[in-house]
Amino acid sequence: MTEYATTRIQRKNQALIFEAALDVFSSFGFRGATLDQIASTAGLSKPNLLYYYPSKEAIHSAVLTKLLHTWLAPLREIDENGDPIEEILLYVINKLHAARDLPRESRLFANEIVQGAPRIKSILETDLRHLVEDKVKILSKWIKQGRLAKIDPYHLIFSIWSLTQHYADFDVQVQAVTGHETSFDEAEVFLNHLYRRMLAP
Amino acid sequence: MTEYATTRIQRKNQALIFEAALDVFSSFGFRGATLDQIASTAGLSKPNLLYYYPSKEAIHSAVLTKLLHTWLAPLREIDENGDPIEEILLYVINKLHAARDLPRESRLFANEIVQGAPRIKSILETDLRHLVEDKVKILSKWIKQGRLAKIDPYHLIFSIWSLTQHYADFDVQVQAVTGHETSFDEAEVFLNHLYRRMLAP
DNA sequence: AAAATGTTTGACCGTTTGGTAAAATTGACG
DNA sequence: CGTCAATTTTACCAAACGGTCAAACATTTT
Repeated sequence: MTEYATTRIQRKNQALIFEAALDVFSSFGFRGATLDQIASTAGLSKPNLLYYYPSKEAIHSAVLTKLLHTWLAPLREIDENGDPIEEILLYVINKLHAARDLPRESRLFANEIVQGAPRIKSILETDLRHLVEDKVKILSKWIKQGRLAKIDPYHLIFSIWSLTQHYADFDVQVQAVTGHETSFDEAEVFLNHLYRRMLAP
Repeated sequence: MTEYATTRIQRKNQALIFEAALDVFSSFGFRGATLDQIASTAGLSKPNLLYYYPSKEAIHSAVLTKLLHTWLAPLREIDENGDPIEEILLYVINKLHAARDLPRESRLFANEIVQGAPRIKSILETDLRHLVEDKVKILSKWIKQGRLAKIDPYHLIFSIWSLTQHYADFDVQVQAVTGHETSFDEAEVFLNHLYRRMLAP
């Protein structure tokens, strides 16, 4: 740990810790998670955990920052030169698949944001805000060109976030109400209908 | 406390505790909230808190069960004999106003559900499920009559929950991205457009 | 005003929490 | 194989946690 290179053991344990931290933080939030829980999930002792990260905050911060990039990737892919409705629908479906395949990541951010995002607020106000501004410009242009219905582009993006992440963040509720495992195929059909109808000029 | 009647002081303090508990639990979730925090927010000492409620669990449970009824009220109002699209839009707007006026209630449930709803799962599986089943029947009938677009009624209800509560639960994110206070008027215009377009037969 | 009941408090308890220190162990490498 | 660095463990700490108790204080009732 005193040198810059990472050893075989370091890589293995950091991966274990990362997985465990994602598991525990996404299930219980920052304050609800405990180091003992993360340590035992990772199969390590607590002091061993703290050999790799200086504090609970540091683990949480490492997980959040590493995943933020992955989490925002689908939005980056909206292409100015593509067909407006198909580009947006691709984004919707990508986000829905992310909710299905990466529910822990979704809940990690949901937990953080619903409690006021004390640890990532500054990133939301800079990186995320700039990215959204970028995409809003594209959407606005499409609307002005008459290729999309006249809607508020910010709220369009919010709607995609909420409708897709709902299936990850509130999955317990969805399952409790329907009585069976969440059908992402049904959700896809529904969202396809919704956005095609709403976005048509 | 030994008799069934409630005194003036009991009513006052129970109201103080309720407000404080709603504040703290909705901000930090169950495990993140502390009795000291609730007590000091209520302006009481911790032992005094525990004079009125036997435990932290009991306070949380009291707040949740008391608010669940309020929280589900708008859904109950969907009227079989009204106009389908107007009935649904009324529900959407009522939920949006609830997100604006009762964000603590929204976040209280969001916190609970995103962490697996360990304390209200059984209610979701019975009361909420039955209520939704009821309304789904009405929606299905409307669809069969050709008065609504052919969509999955369960996902329609989920969409309303997620789109409206998003403005309460993820308000920090909305504000971080837009750079200003959340405009519920803009949201109302957007949702009005969305649901009219989507629901038209 | 006295008695009985209802309310509040300070002092305390055992457990869990995030985190530390130093010794013991393991691994890398000439 | 020996040495040095990297890793892991044992034992521990102070603070925060949920909760208890008995005494003190208020209020209502008679």
